[in-house]
Amino acid sequence: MTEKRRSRVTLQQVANHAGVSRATASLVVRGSPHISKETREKVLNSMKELGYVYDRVAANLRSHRSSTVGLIITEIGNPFFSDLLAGVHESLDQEGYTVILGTTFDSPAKQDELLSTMLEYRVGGVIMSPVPGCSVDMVERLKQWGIPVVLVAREELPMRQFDYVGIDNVAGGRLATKHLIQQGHRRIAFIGGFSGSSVWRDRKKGYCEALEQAGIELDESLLIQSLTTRKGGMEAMKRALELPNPPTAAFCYNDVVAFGAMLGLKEVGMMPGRDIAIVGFDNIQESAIFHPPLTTIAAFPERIGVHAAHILHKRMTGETSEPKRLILQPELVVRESSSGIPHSS
Amino acid sequence: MTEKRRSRVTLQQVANHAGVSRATASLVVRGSPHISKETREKVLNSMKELGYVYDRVAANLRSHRSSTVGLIITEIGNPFFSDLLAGVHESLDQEGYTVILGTTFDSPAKQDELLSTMLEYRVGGVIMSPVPGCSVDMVERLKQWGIPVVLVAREELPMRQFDYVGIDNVAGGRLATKHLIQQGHRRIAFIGGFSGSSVWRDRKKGYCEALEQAGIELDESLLIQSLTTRKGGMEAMKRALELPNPPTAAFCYNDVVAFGAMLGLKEVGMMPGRDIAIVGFDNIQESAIFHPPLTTIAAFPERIGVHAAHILHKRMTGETSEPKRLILQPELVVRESSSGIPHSS
DNA sequence: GTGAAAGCGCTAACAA
DNA sequence: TTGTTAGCGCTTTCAC
Repeated sequence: MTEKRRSRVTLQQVANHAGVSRATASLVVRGSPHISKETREKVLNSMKELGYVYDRVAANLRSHRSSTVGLIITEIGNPFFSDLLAGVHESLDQEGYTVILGTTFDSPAKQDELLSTMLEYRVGGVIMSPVPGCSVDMVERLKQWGIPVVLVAREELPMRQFDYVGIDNVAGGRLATKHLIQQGHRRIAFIGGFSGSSVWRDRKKGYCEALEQAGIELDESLLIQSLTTRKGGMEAMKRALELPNPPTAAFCYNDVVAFGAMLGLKEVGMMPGRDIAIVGFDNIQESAIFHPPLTTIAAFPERIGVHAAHILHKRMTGETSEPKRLILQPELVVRESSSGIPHSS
Repeated sequence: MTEKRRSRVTLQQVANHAGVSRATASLVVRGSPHISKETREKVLNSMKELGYVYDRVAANLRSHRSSTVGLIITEIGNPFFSDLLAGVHESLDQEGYTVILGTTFDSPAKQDELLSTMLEYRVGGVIMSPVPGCSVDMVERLKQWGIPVVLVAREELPMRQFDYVGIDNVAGGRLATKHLIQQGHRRIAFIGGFSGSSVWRDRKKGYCEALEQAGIELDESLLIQSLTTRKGGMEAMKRALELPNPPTAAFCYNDVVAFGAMLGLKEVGMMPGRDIAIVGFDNIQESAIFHPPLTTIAAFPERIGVHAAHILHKRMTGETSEPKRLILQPELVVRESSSGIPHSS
């Protein structure tokens, strides 16, 4: 898959140059305290002179350690995940880890393949956002090998045995729906996403709870699934409008879907926030600058990433407590897209 | 930096189990054609039974090859780079490479550190967006080691010795400025960015050329630098408005800056596209859904990433031609933010 | 504090 | 087609 490269300066050469043994040179490289100043300096000098570069691969092989971490996300396109990535990456980087990246594009097969690759590369740990419908086998396998796995953002399968960092999607769904109810809406659609995912089910649960609390009966026809893309959101919204008794408000699966939904409304000459109220989920950066600015549920992807990185770091340095579950509380961010007063219907 | 892991099934064990030598087992793993069907199957079976996982690290160490590629970008936050990342990642993934990610946050020191790390990890190649003001030393070092480097998106230093994939920033600047001139503007600011970067200088060059062609004299006070963030763009725009003779149009360093500029305008009650015309650069996804939709120069980050990945792959598989320069042509995307008619001034 | 020897898991070169 | 031998560059014992 590649090409040969030129000769590497080895620790042996450094040792020869400095007139010590390879073992001693190795201790110097790793900053061992049991080395006299003189030898240390001799070796350090030789390293510089020869242009020595530490071979972490060889070291990892021999020592059975790894400073590599695998990060597996489902899609880079969604800002939620690029923010998550940023959080993980930066924290891990600070701790001295190196990150190997993988993207599943929501394919279970691809996820297994990536986990395999991670194993082959001897990663010391994995942070992963699991694909809906994936099997737990591969993940368990990593665990059996003693490779800690921290799950983020999605809870698929019976995964209580793993560390998990995510957002409270039920609470988020409740928050969003309650807000719309308080604005006077009673016909509220839940738009976009796919019922096969745990995230969808949780947000829907919150949606249902809020309706029930307000004494509004659930109308199944207002549950409109779609791809979690802008296009998917647009189509879903159009289907909602074609209903015999269309909604006056919509809680969207996430911000990307909400953008699509709002674009769909504009296309048919309706104004989100005036003709129909919209609430999203995630609070990605774009939601503040969309027109109208999107009311949404903040899900703090970057924070999730940072927490996951910390937990993984602890696991990799020997912490063996029970699996942790860290559920961040979402927050309602009110902007203009939800300010519409419901039409009588 | 990590923890020990459990025992790995080795090729030796597989070989024992199958009753062949380690070398034979190795050939089977790598799909050599010089192996009889029976032995292949025996070995394959043993692998499955024992749960064998290929150790790519050990293999790379021994074979002096590497299927790992380093990807170094400057900031993940900017959608331009996350799109670039997506392009690189997907292409490389398809070719069977694994990607190690690094982010420099525009710090030359961090860049050198990352390049060192890449060396330590024995990457087979590197794709990198160089930091303005970085030194060429480390990069040359990689090259001396026989590790191919493909530069993307930015041309810092005398880097003609490396492969490069980017956009024609001069043409882009010209395109943007010409468009504004055609709309009737004569006082056009160039807003945001930092004159230390090659990208800024090139876009400014295009801007100047277009002005000159139209017989408009360059007014240095209309060159307003800033951080390449939304906030930076906002502040730069405000400074522009405070000028004794403010501009009627602005060509912004990139889309993110343009968003900031437009937000700044809105804050003082002006409407971008009506009171003042705005053109951005990059055509990131958000530019289509901003309000008003942003006129911009498409820079095709994902395509840049795909091309860079292809070139690197060729280099890694032995192509030794002269350094390639692939300069994509930008395209003007006209939307509503540039439709304003210039005020008399 | 430092050195000698063994070996991580694999592939390369050769021999059979 | 398959086995033998050597060794990638490093860390790990365990001597001294």
